[in-house]
Amino acid sequence: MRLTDYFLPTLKEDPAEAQIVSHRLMLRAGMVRQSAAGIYSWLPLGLRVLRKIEAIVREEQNLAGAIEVLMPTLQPADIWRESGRYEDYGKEMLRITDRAERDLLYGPTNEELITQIFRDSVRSYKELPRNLYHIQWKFRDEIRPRFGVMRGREFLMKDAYSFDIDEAAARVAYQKMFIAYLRTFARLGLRAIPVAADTGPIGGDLSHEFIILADTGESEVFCHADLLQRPAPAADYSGDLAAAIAPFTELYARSDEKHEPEVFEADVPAEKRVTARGIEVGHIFYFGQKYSEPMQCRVAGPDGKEIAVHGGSYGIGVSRLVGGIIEACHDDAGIVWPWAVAPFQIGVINLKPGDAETDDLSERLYAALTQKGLDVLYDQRDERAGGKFSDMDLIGLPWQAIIGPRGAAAGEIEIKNRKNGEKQTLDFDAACAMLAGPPTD
RNA sequence: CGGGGCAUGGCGCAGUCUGGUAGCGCACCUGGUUUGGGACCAGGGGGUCGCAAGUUCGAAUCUUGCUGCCCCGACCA
Repeated sequence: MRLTDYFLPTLKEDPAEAQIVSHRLMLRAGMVRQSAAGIYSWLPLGLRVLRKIEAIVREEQNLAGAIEVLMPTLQPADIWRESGRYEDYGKEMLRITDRAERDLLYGPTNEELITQIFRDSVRSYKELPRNLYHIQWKFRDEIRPRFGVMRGREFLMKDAYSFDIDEAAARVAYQKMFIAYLRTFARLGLRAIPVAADTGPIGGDLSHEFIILADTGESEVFCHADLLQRPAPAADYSGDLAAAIAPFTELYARSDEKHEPEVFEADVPAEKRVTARGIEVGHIFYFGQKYSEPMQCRVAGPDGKEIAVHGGSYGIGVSRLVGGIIEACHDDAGIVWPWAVAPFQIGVINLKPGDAETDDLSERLYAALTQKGLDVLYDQRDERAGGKFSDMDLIGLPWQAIIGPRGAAAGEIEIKNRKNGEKQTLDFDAACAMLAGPPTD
């Protein structure tokens, strides 16, 4: 993409309304614009990141055997009356009336809707297990939206819903999602810690929040240091699932609300105790027959008797992750994108548009990299060098390829690693090879 | 929802206390000089001062009401 043909409204100064670093950087980097409190428009650069995260989430869900659907943002109130949550949900639920005075709502979540779909279509235990997910916008009318897209009212979320014949089977569905989540966050370039979460009225050990570490995170996490080193499990969903997740559940890991200092000190040696701040980016839990009972979602079991199915739900805050990744990956100059979610992997900076040799080398590099299927942003604007460097640092592409008249005359390209700032000068072929993959370190 | 703050050109702000023809920096447009980390000179465009009512000869400024946004707290992917 040529920057001269793109839409990238960067800001030199910090907008007054943004306090938290990710919010400031998203506004300055031209990723989003606020429309109302907690409601954002996604500009091209931000949308690219959102889509990349979404794609990784989708791939890992599919690998784990979940099946994608797409439910609407607006739902009829009736099914929420069936589950009893229409009254319970309170003012967080945005309620809407259509022209025929029918009660609708902008969905804050989709348990009722998916349960309705499932119960109307599935009659036998032979069609279980199933896990259906979608990636859709939700709305929760938060009392106080803040932190940009991290605590918005409208947000993009992946939510999956599992259907099983009994608790033992539901546990398997839960473990699959547990693994998928570990893999998803690792691929996004994040360290996510699963912490035991409140299971509410159901009880049991089947609820975890996934927290990514960031200094500006909202919640405090207490965990064993070794948790931070463990690699995500392989995508082997027919193997021993319990064994695959054991490394992540056997060590102490709790958020501040469930933290017990005595247990922490007893279970974790002093040098292994980690206290950090984090952002909740995923939540999985088993809720049993909470919705299937009141909503009559039943299937015939092997003995012919009808059983209300056992359900679980599994959320990932896709739009929140955009902010969360920035919280975890930035420096004083701007964003530092992980390779997997960078809106473009490489920024080519032509320092002297109009100079024949500089133009020629820049164009050739841009064409060669694009040919390889890489996402390249080519800055050939007639701007000062300083402005281009600052913008490129701000938007945080992993590699910068800088081409000026002196280097161009010698056929040389300067490569800058955005993360550690290291620069090296390479010839054309070596530069192409280097830029084709993520920077090391 | 309780407490606090803000609203003046695209962005950041001054002016409000003490009423008198709306200003600064950046950005933008034109011309020129510049050109490896956010240049310089000259000229120029753009604002019913959040909305409404009131006080006054006169309101960005005083009064009342409303709306929007931000921050702190209790709640959430």
